[in-house]
Amino acid sequence: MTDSLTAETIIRQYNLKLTKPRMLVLNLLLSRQEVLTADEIYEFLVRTGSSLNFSTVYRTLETFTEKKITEKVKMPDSRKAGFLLFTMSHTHNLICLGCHKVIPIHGCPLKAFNEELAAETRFEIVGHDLTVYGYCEKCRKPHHQ
Amino acid sequence: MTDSLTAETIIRQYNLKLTKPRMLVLNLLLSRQEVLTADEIYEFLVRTGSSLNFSTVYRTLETFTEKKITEKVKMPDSRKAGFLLFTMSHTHNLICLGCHKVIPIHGCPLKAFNEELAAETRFEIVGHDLTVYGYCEKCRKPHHQ
DNA sequence: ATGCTCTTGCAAATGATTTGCAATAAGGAG
DNA sequence: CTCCTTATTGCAAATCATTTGCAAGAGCAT
Repeated sequence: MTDSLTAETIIRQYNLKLTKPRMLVLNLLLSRQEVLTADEIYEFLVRTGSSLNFSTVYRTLETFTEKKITEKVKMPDSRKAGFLLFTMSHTHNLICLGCHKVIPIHGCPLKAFNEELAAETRFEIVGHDLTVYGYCEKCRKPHHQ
Repeated sequence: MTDSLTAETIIRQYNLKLTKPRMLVLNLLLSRQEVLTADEIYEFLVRTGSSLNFSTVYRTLETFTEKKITEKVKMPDSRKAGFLLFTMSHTHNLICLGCHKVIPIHGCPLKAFNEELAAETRFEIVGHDLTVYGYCEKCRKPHHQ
C-alpha cells in the first residue's frame, strides 16, 4: 500500500508529467544524498551518456523546488545555488564543505526561539534560512582560514 | 577615550584608506539600519548627488565584508546579495520582508544546538547561516502565500 | 489514435557581479 | 609640504549563473 520512493512515484505524486529529464535529475538526487548545483547535475548526466539541455535542468529544479520535492540553498563561497532533496522530515541541513554531503537536521532547533523573538520584536515571523556548515569526519583537515 | 562610531573611525580602525566612496557607502549603511543591495546603495548615492562607480560600490562592500564591517546575506526571492552592518554583538538577523529593516538578533540561539549536533554527527562545525524573515508591526499584511 | 497542454531544446537575452588596466588619490617618509 | 609607493578608483568589457521566447516534441486523458 505504501508507495516506495522511486523517482517515478514522487513525480506522479506531485502531478507532474513523467518525462525523461525529470527522471534523470530526480534519480540522481535520490541516489546521492548530496547538494548538487545545476551544472553539476547537467555535467554528470551528460558525461554519463544522457542527452538533455542545461535549461531543462534549471527548469526541472525550479519545478521540483516549487513542489517541494527539492530545496534550494545558497552555496557558501559561490554564486551558484545548490539543490537537494526536500524530505518531509526536515527543514535544515548540515553541509560538509569538503565533500558536499548533506545531513538533514531533523526537527527545527528554532521553534521555541522564534516564539520568543516574535514576542520580543512584535514581528510576524514567516520563516527562516538555516544551514550549518562544517567538515565531516572524512574531510576534516585544516581547511578553515 | 572611546571612539565614536563614525564612518571615519571605523574605516581607520580596520586599516583601510579613508576614501570618498568608502565614506559614502559606510555612512549610508550607518544611517539606515537596513539591508541594502549594491544597486540600492549605488542608486541612492548617485541620486543624491554623489559621483562614484558601480564597481567601486561592489569592491567597497567586498572589502567591508572581508573586514567584517559589513555582512553579506542572500535576499530571499532575488538573485541579489544584501549588505548590512556587521555589529560585533550579533551574528544573525531578522529581516522585514516588507520594508527591509533589519533587527539584529543578539546572541546566537544555536550555540548549545551546535554542540549536540557535532557530537551526534561527528562533524567539525565551522559556521552557519541563519536569517529569520517576517513582517514588522508596520508591514503586517496578508503577504504570505 | 487524437488533441490539448505541458515540456523540452536551442539560442539568445538578462542580470548580477567581477576584472584588466590605466589614471588617481592616500598617507607615510623625508 | 613634496615626493613616492601602493592601494583604490573609474571605465568598459568580460564573466558567470540563470532565465526566457519560441517552435518542435512529448505526455496522457479521452
